[in-house]
Amino acid sequence: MTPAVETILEDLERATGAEDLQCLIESLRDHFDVDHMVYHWVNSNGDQYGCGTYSDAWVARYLEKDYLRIDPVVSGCYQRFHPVDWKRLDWSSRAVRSFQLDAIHHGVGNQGFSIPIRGPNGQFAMFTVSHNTDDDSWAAFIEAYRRDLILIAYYFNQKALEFEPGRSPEPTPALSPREVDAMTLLAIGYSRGQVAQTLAISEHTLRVYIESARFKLGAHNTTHAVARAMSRGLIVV
Amino acid sequence: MTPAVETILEDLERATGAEDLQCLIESLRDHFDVDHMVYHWVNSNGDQYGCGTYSDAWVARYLEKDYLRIDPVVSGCYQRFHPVDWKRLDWSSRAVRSFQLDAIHHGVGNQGFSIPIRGPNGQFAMFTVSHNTDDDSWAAFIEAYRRDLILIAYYFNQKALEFEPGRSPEPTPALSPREVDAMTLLAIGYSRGQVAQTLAISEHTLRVYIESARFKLGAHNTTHAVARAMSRGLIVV
DNA sequence: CTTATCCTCGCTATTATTGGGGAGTTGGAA
DNA sequence: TTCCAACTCCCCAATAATAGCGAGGATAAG
Repeated sequence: MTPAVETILEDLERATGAEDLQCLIESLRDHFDVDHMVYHWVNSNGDQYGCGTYSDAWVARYLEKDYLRIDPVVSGCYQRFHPVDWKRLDWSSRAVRSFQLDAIHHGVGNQGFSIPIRGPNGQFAMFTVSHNTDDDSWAAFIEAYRRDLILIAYYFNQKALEFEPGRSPEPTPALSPREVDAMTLLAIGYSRGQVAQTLAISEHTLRVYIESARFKLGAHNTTHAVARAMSRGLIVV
Repeated sequence: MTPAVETILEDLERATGAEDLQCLIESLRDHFDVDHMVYHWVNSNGDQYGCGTYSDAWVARYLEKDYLRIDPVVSGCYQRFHPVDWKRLDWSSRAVRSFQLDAIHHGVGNQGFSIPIRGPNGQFAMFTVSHNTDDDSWAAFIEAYRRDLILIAYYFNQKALEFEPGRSPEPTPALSPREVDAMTLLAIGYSRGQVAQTLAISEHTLRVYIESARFKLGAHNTTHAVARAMSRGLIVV
């Protein structure tokens, strides 16, 4: 690890507010000499927060067009543990391609590298580096700094979580074992009757679990409750 | 980062099987000169996998007693993003204290440092370093190696995920845009009526999407379809 | 011993979802 | 052009889920 990165991490640890993060990400961009560096945070309610060096116009357009839904970087990171090089994603569909053109038109680099980061309760964020350059230079850059970037992403997310207390530590809705059972079996496709039979309880009892899980998760219906339990990592299917 | 750690990470990247991981974690323990180093992988179905340097007797006892349920290291890591020093956990309850005594009796160190790691689909693992020493030495050790350990934990989990056949590479049936919309809105708690209104289509039409999505996903009902769409990363919620 | 949480079971009534049909339009691909 | 997949709309009857009440026993923590 380069000494400069040590310094950066120490600056990160000293950061005391969201403004510091914005400054830091800008100096990070300058330090690595790339076009853009972005931290982008999403949660299960669809809230987003981000800081970075993309133009305001692009951020506004991204939100306006709801690009989150089709951005292959997002879905790619969401499914993987590894950092992803944008080149290895699927850009073939028409909607995605027009998104890509729009992005480049707004100054996003043709190369990119995004690191998925995950926290408790299904928290999910991405740390992205983007630049305009040829494939070989980019590969060399990633090869050289991959580990630094991973560590920076990790520390960055840690700080971002501290500064956004209203979002991540939602009233931790630890489910009881029976509630977890119920949610899990529903998530794998069992009907109420089958779940009750599997758990060897009456359907009335089962309903109490589903409703209390729904209440704890702040969900409107069973499907919502299962979705939340999944996205918060309370059940694994 | 020490050069030796670079070497370790490169060894990690070259690992091709679970046995390599076991060897590596033993050499890691020797390199850092600590009593124990353990990688522990859990999901809420109760499946576990681990490798490390704890005694077989302790691992067997841990499983037998179902200590996973009361281990404050597990629950502490599960709720946090930061690595946790065991000292900062709550050991006050009766059950936890007897667990702690049992652990120390089986050769687990009095000091410990555990790093939570999370992957897609609620995957959760911990990378733990444990040692027998006084508080000051331990604090100095952690201060010195925290970043190395985080990076090692990250790479270690990456490899462990590769070797774990738990993830079935089922051919993912792409959903149509409208189907994605429907699944997404259902996942965030909308009722059919609300979804139809949001998408500005009739409820009858909506039902066609839901059913075709259900068919494509091989799901038994709507809840199942949403759960599958989520776990396959087809929708981001 | 008190409080709290969990687990278990019951009723009635209303609303939402599902399964079985069928049918017309569009836009892109072969 | 022809074909296909996607998008849109409709009916009817059966089934599943939800909302509102209720209650008792077990287990564990403070």
